[in-house]
Amino acid sequence: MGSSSKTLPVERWNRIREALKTERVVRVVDLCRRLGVSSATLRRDLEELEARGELHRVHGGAVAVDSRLDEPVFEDKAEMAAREKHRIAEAALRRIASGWTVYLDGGSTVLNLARELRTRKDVVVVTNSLRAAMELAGEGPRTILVGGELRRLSQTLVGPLTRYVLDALQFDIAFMGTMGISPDGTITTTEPAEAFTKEWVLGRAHQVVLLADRSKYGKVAFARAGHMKDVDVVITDRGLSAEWRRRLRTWSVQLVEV
Amino acid sequence: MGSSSKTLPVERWNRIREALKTERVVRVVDLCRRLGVSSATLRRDLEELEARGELHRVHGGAVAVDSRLDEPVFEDKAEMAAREKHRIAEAALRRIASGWTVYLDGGSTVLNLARELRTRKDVVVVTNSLRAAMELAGEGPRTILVGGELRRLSQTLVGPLTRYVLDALQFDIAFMGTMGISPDGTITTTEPAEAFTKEWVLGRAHQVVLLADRSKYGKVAFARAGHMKDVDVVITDRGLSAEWRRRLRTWSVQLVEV
DNA sequence: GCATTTATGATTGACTTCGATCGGATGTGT
DNA sequence: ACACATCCGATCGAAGTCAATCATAAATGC
Repeated sequence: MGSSSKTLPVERWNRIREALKTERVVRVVDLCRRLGVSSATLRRDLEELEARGELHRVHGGAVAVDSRLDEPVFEDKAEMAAREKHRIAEAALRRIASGWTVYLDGGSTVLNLARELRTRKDVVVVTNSLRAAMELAGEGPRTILVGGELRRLSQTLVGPLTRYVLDALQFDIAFMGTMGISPDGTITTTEPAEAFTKEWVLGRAHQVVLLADRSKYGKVAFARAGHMKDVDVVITDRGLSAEWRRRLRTWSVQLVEV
Repeated sequence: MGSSSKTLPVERWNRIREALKTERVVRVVDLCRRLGVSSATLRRDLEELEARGELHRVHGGAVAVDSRLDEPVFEDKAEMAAREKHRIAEAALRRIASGWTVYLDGGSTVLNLARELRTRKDVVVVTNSLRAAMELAGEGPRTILVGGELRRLSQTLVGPLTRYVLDALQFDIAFMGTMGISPDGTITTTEPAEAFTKEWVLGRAHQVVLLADRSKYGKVAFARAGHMKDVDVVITDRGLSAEWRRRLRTWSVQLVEV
């Protein structure tokens, strides 16, 4: 009625297309309020647009047809965290001198470092991570996998055999990941067997570097994997609180922010 | 009906995909908290995604399906006599008793056996083959990877560290592959380091089973990996000459034709 | 003007999703 | 080999969502 408030269907469709383009996923209830129409109308619209192949309907809403994982929005979000990890990995890479023996722990942050290391043929890599080994399986530096029992969830090698092998090795530098760093400096992870392996590595490396993005500070997981006093360097993305900086100083840990 | 706090299944699925993509492995309990849903819901999601072939469920979580399990040279070889190798693997599987410790050598023939072993949870598998380990990484029996240096071409672990680990282990049965069996009974392979590892395993297994299709008889590769006198059983596809049967008898090797 | 067409909103019963619970299966540690 | 902890899958009730039907209102055609 009147002149201004009434909108044509085609106009509404364009607004739906727009929302779908930027948000990739839309909810019926949401769009109802935003467009000021009833759910029935909106459903009819979505039905129409689906028939034209412009979107795909799902329970509770609709998704863009080309919402493959590699599409912009998701890539942005995933890439955002990935870029942090990438920068941390790059900083880690710069700390490795030629000819060194490098230990790589399991964990997604360290996995990025493994990928970076493919260009460094001048070092020797030792790891208990099957995923890291797979990264380096195609090309890269000499790679040694420690032995041990395969832990399915983490895809790492742990257990007594791992310790037995680690006892025969030592490292110039070890890069470790963690699930959490508690305020008292305890490094924790979810898997006891893995925690034990981590702690054992700490004692066999000349220099220990912990790779931990912001989200790890204050988090506490189940099993103790060592203490920050055994760590020499922490590489973190920016934005660490003054409180945590103070704590790191207390534990004589060098902080590297990227 | 709240406002926008409710999330669509698709959104959650995408977050799961995202986590799986960056972390390769996810835990049910972890994802529950991160996504703010019950374990039941998450299980349903994982079930759904597994049905679509987007991931693989394991006890306690899920792992990404590894699409790049295909190495050019290797896969070609595997494809050549695929059916023969499959039949050989099946025959090999039947020789494994419950509770045994099984060693799997590198090589495409043995890799088929690893695949078959995914259904056998009643044994322990030890291997120096990264590919075999990857085969068993998703589900299967307890798996132990020996340590050692990663040899890129064959994707196996070899070298002094491997021998060091093998010294601490012994096996009820060992399944070995080979590049060739010479008329005088020498088992050969192309890579000395690998040959050395093979020969070392022969001495640590109660029973040695050689998996060798027809094409291996009479072939001679560079490095000696042992002698047929150390082998207890050979599993081969049909069509072995009388001459070779006679030789196998000489070396006291039991011949199994499939 | 009156009937027809089109767009929209409300109602209702069926369906889907979700979370809690429980018995049973699966690993884990001693 | 045993006991213990954890994890799994099935079931059920509650809540949200869907699709179909009917009613209303504006636009169109005669």
